[in-house]
Amino acid sequence: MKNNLCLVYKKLFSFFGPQAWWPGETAFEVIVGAILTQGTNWQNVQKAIDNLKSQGVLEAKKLYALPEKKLAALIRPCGYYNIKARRLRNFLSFFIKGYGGNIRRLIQREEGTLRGELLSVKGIGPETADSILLYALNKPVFVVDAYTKRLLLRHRLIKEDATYGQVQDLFMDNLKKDVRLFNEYHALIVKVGKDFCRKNKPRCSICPLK
DNA sequence: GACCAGGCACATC
DNA sequence: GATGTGCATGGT
Repeated sequence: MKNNLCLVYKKLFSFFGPQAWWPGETAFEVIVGAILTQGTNWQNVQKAIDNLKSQGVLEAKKLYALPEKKLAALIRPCGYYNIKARRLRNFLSFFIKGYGGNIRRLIQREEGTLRGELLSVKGIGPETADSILLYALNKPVFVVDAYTKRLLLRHRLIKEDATYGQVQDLFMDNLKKDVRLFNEYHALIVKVGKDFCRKNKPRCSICPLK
């Protein structure tokens, strides 16, 4: 298994090159993006984030000061905007009340403890929590998403019913726990997923993993 | 017009 | 515990 996962990584990296994830200027922006991208393509999320930037509210306390309706209107382009406004506010409440809205204090928190706290915020599930840990806070946690499962399934490396934790363990038990590696690997999986391995599209003969 | 996108919570069985 | 459904815009 170790060789398989290393081989997949090497092939993806040599084909696509570094992906420079996450697209975002600050850790806080990465966190906001992680929540807004749930079930949505990144282009739409970028429009929503641009709206927040142009209004000068891409900062924890300013964002939390916005009425929920106003926040929802600003993030409208990314879809599910009412639910995401609520989820953002749930996170902001946790972040401001528990950590004073201070990213450095989040980073100082032990990673397993923080993961549990993030998962207790309504609207933050395993993928969003792990994206925050890895891409905003630089913790060595592997992010699993729909593309990851689809890729492993199509290469017969997992079963159909594998859980999030099982897929995550597969990577974390067989790779060096390295932030740079986990960062790049997940980004590469999304890249090959978008370009070659979309839903309802059977395996493609020009896929770099063929 | 159908399908899909870097999920999650909740209801129901 | 598994399975289904609502949430919603915008690109292909």
